[in-house]
Amino acid sequence: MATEQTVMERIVSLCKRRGFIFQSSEIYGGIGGFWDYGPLGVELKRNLKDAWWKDMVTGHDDITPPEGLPSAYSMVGLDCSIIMHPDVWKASGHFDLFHDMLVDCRTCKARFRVDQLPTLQCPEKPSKHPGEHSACDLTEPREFNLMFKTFIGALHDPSSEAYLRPETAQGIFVNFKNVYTTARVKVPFGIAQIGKSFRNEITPRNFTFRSREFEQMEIEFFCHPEQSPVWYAYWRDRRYGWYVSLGLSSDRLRLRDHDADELSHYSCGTADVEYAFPFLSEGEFGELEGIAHRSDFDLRSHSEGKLIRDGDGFAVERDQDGNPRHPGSGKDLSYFDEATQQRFVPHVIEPSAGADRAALAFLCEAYTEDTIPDEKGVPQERIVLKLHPRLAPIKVAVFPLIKKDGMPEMAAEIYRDLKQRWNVFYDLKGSIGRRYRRQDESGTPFCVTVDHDSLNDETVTVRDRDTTVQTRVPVKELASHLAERLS
RNA sequence: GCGGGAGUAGCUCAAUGGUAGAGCACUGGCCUUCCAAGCCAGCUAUGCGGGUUCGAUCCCCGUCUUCCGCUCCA
Repeated sequence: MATEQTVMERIVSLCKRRGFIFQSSEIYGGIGGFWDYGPLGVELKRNLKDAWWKDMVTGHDDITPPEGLPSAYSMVGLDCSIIMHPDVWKASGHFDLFHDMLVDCRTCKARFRVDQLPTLQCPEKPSKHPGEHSACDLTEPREFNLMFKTFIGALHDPSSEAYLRPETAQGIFVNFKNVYTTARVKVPFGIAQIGKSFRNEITPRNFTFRSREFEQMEIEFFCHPEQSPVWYAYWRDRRYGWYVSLGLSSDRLRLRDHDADELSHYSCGTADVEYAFPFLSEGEFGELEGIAHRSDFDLRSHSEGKLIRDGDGFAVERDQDGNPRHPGSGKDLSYFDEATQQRFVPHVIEPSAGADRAALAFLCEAYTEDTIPDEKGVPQERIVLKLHPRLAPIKVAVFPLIKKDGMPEMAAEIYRDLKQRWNVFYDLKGSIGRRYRRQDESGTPFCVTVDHDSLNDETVTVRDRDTTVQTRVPVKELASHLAERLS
């Protein structure tokens, strides 16, 4: 029963076939929610992260104010540990939100929090609580924890429990003071971090979109409370523009502001950069990045203790004895502005991106099936990844037209020369057309071919991936020619 | 977590209660002055575990993975 493959299935198949993405532990039957990046995939993802780091951190101009904004700002980086003090996750709110005792009803398929049972209604008999109706068939309470638990030290007892971070952000907040007291930065400034995070997703699904181990690219941007709205708007637009600049320019990308009832417990404003992935239904979008206005929630939580919403602001959550439910560090995380002689707790704008989701979106966007004429002029189908040159795993492929008459030697020399600047691939096997098509599937922007003319006049052809148009270029000018077209 | 479908070669598929086949890909060779060409040769598979059976890839049970829907979702 041959059913037509969906676009997504063809993309997944290409990812496997060409070595972009493999299922983790595949030879043992696979493991749900975990994925490996193959030789091409690792280059793609690395290029993506490098582009982000360069555009956000090392390439950032610390001395020129962005147009229309109150000041210039600094950007610095951080790389913190995946396992942190367990109290970090209590103060941040993750412990409470990610950790529940739940029961399922086998009859009505509903799921309930054990601590809320006395206040909840049975879906089938609203006059009773779940479990009290005769048809109810509840499971035993089960621990439900979205954080990966582990143990510090070889002795496994409750006092040694710790968690793999569910987000990289908290490592930035707890290092806020370290950074601003050592890096000579003044508010406003941002701290960037790229790293792995872990969540025990209930339903890992849709290829790498919802994975249990994933990589985040996060910025925590600290600013004066009164300036936070303009900075929020700035980051929101800038981050959207970043995806556009790398090729997600189609109508499949959008920037969407959250409704008030959609906001997370900490947020007083959030926008998502979303992409219409092929695995979603028509009109649906999946989140690539969230840009959140987190106010002073995080710094205050790590100072005073876990906060809860209190009117328009936040207050420390307290137990029945009046003590903080989850105490913070007790350290003062406020900032003193020398220029204005003002002390305040900075507000935070958080652009939080998923590296794996971005890589997947760029792959989906780049995946193209078109037709090009063969040697007889008959249109032939081909698959081509139209990746932005910055993201392409291989920048240039070098071929001898045929593997004799000195062409391989000349091509190899060109390869060795270009290799010093870019990731360049050399291939002399098979027909030239087949080699072009192979590179099309890998997303290589340019193929350089040494032919018979090359041997006489020291020129080569440069073939464009997207148009298949060939340009004859002197070998002497090849590197600068490619540099210009790759930028 | 629930319900349903699926799992055979790198990919896409076929077949069968009696030991698995194709196309493409891949490797080597010949040939070839530019878009998956031709010829020759070669490599590669029944997710895992158990059961029924003389014999299981096929039937049954379990499990894992995956897809769809629901549920859930910082």
